[in-house]
Amino acid sequence: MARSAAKTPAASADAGADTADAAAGKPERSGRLSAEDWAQAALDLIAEQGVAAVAVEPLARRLGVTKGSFYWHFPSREALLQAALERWENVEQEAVFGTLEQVPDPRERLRALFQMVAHEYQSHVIYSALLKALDHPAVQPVIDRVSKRRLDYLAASFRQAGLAREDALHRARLTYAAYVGFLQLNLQLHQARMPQEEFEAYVEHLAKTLVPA
Amino acid sequence: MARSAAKTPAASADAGADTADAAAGKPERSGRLSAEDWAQAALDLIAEQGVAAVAVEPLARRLGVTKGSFYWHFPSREALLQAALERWENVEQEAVFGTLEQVPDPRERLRALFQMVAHEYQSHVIYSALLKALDHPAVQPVIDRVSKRRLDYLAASFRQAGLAREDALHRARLTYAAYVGFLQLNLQLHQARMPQEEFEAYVEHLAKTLVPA
DNA sequence: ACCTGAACACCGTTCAAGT
DNA sequence: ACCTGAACACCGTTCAAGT
Repeated sequence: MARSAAKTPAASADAGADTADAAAGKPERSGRLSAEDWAQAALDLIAEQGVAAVAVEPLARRLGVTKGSFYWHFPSREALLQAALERWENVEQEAVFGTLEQVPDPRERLRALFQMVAHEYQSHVIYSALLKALDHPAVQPVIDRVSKRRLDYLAASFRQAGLAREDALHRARLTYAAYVGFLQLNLQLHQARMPQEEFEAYVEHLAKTLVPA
Repeated sequence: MARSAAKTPAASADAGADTADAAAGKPERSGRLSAEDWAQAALDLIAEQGVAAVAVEPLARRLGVTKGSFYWHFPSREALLQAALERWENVEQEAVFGTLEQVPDPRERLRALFQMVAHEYQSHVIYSALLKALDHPAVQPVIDRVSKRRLDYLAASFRQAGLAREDALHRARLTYAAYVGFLQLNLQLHQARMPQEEFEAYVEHLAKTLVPA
């Protein structure tokens, strides 16, 4: 569900004739396919069924072409995965951190971050799928890069919140590891693992324990 | 490397003639194979190369038989994975928590737990490999069970260390999530991600932040 | 009781040929 | 510029036949 294509750089230059990108849930592309179409289809599959589901033949079936045509766009399944992940990495940037620049007080900002991360389901779907597939060689470097960026942001915030340089870095590591472990253990809401009330209490505990007073 | 077979229930009853289980690194089994041999070989592979590497044909090659013979022992690759993971789950129990019963003071015990987890590389190898493969349907339930057990242990320890029932549960969640995220992000030592000194400081920060004073 | 060998299905990959 | 169709390799699975 939920096509995440929305804010894509869209068409590159020419491209045949895309008569208003359809109306149904499934894109139902009329003309021929571009590499971007394949990458987006792969991303959708990752969100829906995980990285392992990204297979050339099923994807081709889904797109209504033969698998042979895939190899005009990409040299391998691995290359498709990489393109899909790159696509995601580019979009991912603003998703969480962009909205936070508005909150001036660093402690408030950290609390807001906790709340946002806790209650914004959609933005973790792909990241969570990737975490469950670190097995795949294409995934690890992407997660590494994204994690590094977020960790730096967190460390800076803790620094601004008054922690010493070293402590800020450590606290950022702890906080981010807790986030990753949280996704990993499927403690999320919407996964029916925890009642709403207890979940809120947990988030409060996090803020109390991790955000400097 | 590192055959983890050491403390296996060993042979079931009869079994052909195992003339002292060899001396080389690779078991080099002479007679015919049992289901346990396949499961152990699968576990070894998981530790060395991850869950994805557990494939029937390569395993058969490694064991010096044809892949057809595998299906006398297991109905499917999935069943082999499950048997291997069950084997691990049984052995895993004592590994970390057994040694801790000796420390009486709960706060001291928690600190000792942090230190042990931080410096005992071997015991996380399989768990970490499984975390990277939650994609595979056989893996998730095992991780869920093991995690639940450890979480309960942690919660009890925090309770004994003086936290209120609710707080103890939340702190256990936070702590365990941090552990999982830590493995996930490859922050471990031996992975050359952090210099020794910084690593020790991080562990200290964890204890200071998470263990009640 | 355990293994071989041949068979088939499914998916990744290649490539000559089509439009 | 993009796609089809047939081919091959590799791995999962089945099964009749061997020891």
